[in-house]
Amino acid sequence: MSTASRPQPRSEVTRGHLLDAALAEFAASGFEAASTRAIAARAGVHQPQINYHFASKDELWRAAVDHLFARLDATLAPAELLSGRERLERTIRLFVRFAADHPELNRIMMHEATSASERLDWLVDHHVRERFHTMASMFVTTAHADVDPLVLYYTFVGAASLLSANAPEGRRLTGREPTAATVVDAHANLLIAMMLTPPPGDLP
Amino acid sequence: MSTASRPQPRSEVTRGHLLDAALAEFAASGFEAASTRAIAARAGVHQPQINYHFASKDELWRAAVDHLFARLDATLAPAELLSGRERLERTIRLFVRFAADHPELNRIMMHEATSASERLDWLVDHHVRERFHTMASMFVTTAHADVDPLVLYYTFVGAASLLSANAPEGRRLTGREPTAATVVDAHANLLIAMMLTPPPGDLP
DNA sequence: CAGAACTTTTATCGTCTGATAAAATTCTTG
DNA sequence: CAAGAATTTTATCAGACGATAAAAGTTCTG
Repeated sequence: MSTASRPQPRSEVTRGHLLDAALAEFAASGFEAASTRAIAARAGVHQPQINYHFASKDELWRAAVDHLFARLDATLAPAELLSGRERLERTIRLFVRFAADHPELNRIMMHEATSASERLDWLVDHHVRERFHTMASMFVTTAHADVDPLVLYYTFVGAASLLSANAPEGRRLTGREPTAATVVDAHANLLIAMMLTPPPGDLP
Repeated sequence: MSTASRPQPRSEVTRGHLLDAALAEFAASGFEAASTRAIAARAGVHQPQINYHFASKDELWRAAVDHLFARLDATLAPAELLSGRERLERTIRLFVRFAADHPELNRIMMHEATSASERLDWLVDHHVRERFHTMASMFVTTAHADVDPLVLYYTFVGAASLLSANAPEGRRLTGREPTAATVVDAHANLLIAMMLTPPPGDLP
């Protein structure tokens, strides 16, 4: 009687298009200002498709963010095989490159982190807290034993993120391309020098 | 016949309330997502007052941003009497303190800098370009002669801004207050050490 | 204190938003 | 190839948006 029929392949296709489009729109405009119609148009599908494939705009946002953080984790994985200064240097280089290749990540983080919300709580609990402890302990044990981990983490993430997250500003400002390979390499080199050089004098 | 009558004092009062409320809302939500009704409610006035005192939501935004950058300029002015490392150190300390006291500035910059727009063009032309050249030349002449100014500028601004701009995230993450005086001082000290220490080896 | 100028308040406009229901289509499978 | 499930399309809802017009209220000035 009941013929089975599981989810069809085309479902995964439009789901994927919607995730990519959602990342682009949420990164450019922020959650509230990004409209489901603009996301659907960018994905090349009709607007109600969003509510067919995702329960709500919020769930689309979470799925898109999960998707992007999964890529970040995959990118950083090779560095976890190393230790000490080697690991830190490799992590910085991979992170800076990822930020340039996927500016959506830090743009979405910045849009959300400017005011308290359920989305921010979800972000911190699911994708930030563990990363914070890992990164902070790397800095503390490698070169900055006496610096507040909270300060270290945001100083590094800010220093590593803004160039690519604010790339449209940098383009308008200089006419150059902030995500160009030569710029990214210079950026990573500067960050490595900064984060691996201990402060001149220790506390008295 | 025509009795004169200039703008009344109460006009300046509500204008000021609207500017403060606009900064808070634009910083928390971004331009599009911040509603004129929310701004008016925060200012304690009715929504059409916005269009009485400002030609449009855009003009309110520009007036609020001008207001805030004027405060930044006034804050940084004392450092301009100095030169060399002293000037750089003083500028960093004043900038970090200002960012903590007025997180709206870097939040608004981050909301706008993530996608090209007329507002971003206006921001760069009116408030960023000159600052970029001043700051970059300070870094280049003081400790980083061989580093790309574009990289230097965004690395510093990012390192100096994110801790306060993303304070809601930092609070959720650590339960601490990222704008506390002790944290701000530690942050400024770290930035000064980083920006005033030349990279270990020069280019071959 | 009267009248004109300034400011605030109320009511309302057309447009866009996220979401839903139902019809139409496409795909899968027996 | 026919039946049924999965997906897409069309049409539409109630609510929020920025802005405007007109009425009401307030302040200043002669």
